[in-house]
Amino acid sequence: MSELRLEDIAKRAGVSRSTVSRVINNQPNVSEKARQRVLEVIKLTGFSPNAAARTLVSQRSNTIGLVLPHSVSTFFTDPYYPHLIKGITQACNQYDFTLALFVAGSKEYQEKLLPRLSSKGFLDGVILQSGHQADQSIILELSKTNLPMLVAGRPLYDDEVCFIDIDNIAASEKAVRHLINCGRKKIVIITGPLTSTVGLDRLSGYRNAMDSSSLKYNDNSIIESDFTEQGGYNAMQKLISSKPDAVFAASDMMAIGAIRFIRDAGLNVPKDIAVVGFDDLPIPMVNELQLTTIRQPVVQFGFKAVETLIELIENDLPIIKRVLMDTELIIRKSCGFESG
Amino acid sequence: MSELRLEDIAKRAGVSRSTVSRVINNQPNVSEKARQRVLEVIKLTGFSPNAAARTLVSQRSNTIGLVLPHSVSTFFTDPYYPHLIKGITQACNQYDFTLALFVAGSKEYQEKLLPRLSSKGFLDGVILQSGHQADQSIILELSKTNLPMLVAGRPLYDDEVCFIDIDNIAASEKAVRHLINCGRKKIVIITGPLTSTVGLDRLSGYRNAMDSSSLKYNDNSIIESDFTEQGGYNAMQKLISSKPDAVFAASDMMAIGAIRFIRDAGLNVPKDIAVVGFDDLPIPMVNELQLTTIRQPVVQFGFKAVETLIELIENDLPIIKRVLMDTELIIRKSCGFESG
DNA sequence: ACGAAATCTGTGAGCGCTCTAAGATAACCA
DNA sequence: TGGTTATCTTAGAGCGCTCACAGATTTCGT
Repeated sequence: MSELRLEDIAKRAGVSRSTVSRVINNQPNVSEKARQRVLEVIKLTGFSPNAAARTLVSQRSNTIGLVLPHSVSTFFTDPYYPHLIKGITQACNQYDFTLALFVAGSKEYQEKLLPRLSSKGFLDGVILQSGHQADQSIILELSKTNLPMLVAGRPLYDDEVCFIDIDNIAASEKAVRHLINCGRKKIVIITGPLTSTVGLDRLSGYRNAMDSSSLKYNDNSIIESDFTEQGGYNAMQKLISSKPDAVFAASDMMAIGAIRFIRDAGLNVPKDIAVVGFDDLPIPMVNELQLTTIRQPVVQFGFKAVETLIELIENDLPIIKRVLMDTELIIRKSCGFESG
Repeated sequence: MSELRLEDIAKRAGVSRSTVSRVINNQPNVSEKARQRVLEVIKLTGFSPNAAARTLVSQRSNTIGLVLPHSVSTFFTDPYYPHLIKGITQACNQYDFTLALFVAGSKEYQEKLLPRLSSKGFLDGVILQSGHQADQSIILELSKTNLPMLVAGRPLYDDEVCFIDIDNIAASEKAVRHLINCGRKKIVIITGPLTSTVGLDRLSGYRNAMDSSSLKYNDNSIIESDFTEQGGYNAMQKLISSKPDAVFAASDMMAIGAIRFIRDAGLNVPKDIAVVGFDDLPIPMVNELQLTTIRQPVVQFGFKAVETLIELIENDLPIIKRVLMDTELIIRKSCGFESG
């Protein structure tokens, strides 16, 4: 069907182009009679207006981009991203936006991406998943284009850019404080990469909690790792010498690895060493191990990111927006907490 | 920057609009001098042409859609999809296409999707991930719009639609035949949902292999399951009564579940029961268990899907294309195969 | 040196829509 | 019934680009 234009519908309905346009866009100043006639013809012909023409004249495409820079190499393994996308698509559906997905598989491709992203008349705005120092340049380049942009995750240098993040500092503070409340004193941490704000912030939270309870920790209490299971295992191996009674892992995968090592070492979780993770993504293991963890509202995060970006788009003058989302401590058994 | 139009670049470079257009589109008939001057101005101003205007006049958006219908409820948990998307985005990058992602979170939203997908001037074509009977209607509706469409996965009724799939029948035939070659005789199968072609085809392959070796099987040799680990566990529980010496699970997750049950039952893999799975996605467990399995080329599959769709797009008259991709048997230990 | 062929450049139309401003019609009150 | 307002409709311009075609310039053979 449809090599149809507005003009054709107009002719068939015996009205003019603009009347049809008004009907399609739900605008007033159309008589009920005309509206009905037009709607009928539209239904009959299965007409739907040309998106490019609309975009051209209205300067709005109702499309937003999600950019996963090269630093996000875990896209293909980490269940975080599908959930993020779930939230984003849900919001797009609700607000009648379309999502364009850009996965920068390599550094070179990332270069090629920029003109495409910033070419007018294609995207109304962009969500850039980041929080890694490697993405500094792409953030900068994109800011220069005046394209509304929201960074999902806190950028390392966050002046002038809008971002949405979960409150990682408060979250890990909450996690560590919980261990303290459970009576643990020698608490160590397995951090994520300290080249990313996620890694840094979760460490800050640990420090805050320890400091405010006057608990001691030193360089041997902190091992940097990489969010993987094996990384957690290896980190725990290093941490064990300081004889901790609790470990806070900055991701569930690392917590799982840590638990594996603790057990391999013949110790008991939580009796000898309490464990708290971070994420609470639906990995079967998390449930099986009864892991106490911080629940990230990933889906809601994606949703809120879109809502925030839309605000940015609809505001004519550029504004700086920062959103921090709360997390929830999910208490299971690995922290050794006994209620009552 | 850039409220810039072609016209402005032309003025600054001292040439006309069309010359600039020619330069941008790498067309001939531009003197080297003019070309250099234009390129310089473009670089200087950071100009990039308006995508909507281009699309409007050229009737090409260089954007394709990936539609995940509601039936794909496992999008958020199955590592298959990220890998599929990887292949798709790689191809999009290579061929200078952009990917628009449509995830139908609900049946109702799926309705709302159709006009958006089929509106002219937005998508050049669509890849619909399917193979489930529930998607029959959306496939039909989309075909009607004349939008080039490729189904990724074999549709249940496949007349008139283009599709790309892996050769599931040949693959599972190969898997089962391998078990036969290993000397197994009482081979049972855990299938996927028989409402999908994946489920049906992998069962067909099993039958083919069994029949051609004149091995017996009956209703008790075949249990329908749902591709999940727990589903595999439950299915194996039912199958155990027929005292099989091998089981072919139509997915790795189910194979893992089956192995868990077999061990719970005090039996040994592969000594008592050999196991072959299907997928070979990089799930840590697959390696740990040394699972013999069929490797799906998921990334290449996504890549090839895009290439095929582009062919469809570039062919003026509609053609029917069918692509079947080969798989590879990955022999590890769970099948009890001893070489030499 | 001059015309023909080859190469380059610019003009104008038009892709299909939205939106403004002006014109037509209907509704209303005195 | 006539004039005024409120409601509806339409014509026209223009969003920023591509492409066909005509016009200008260069190249080349003789």
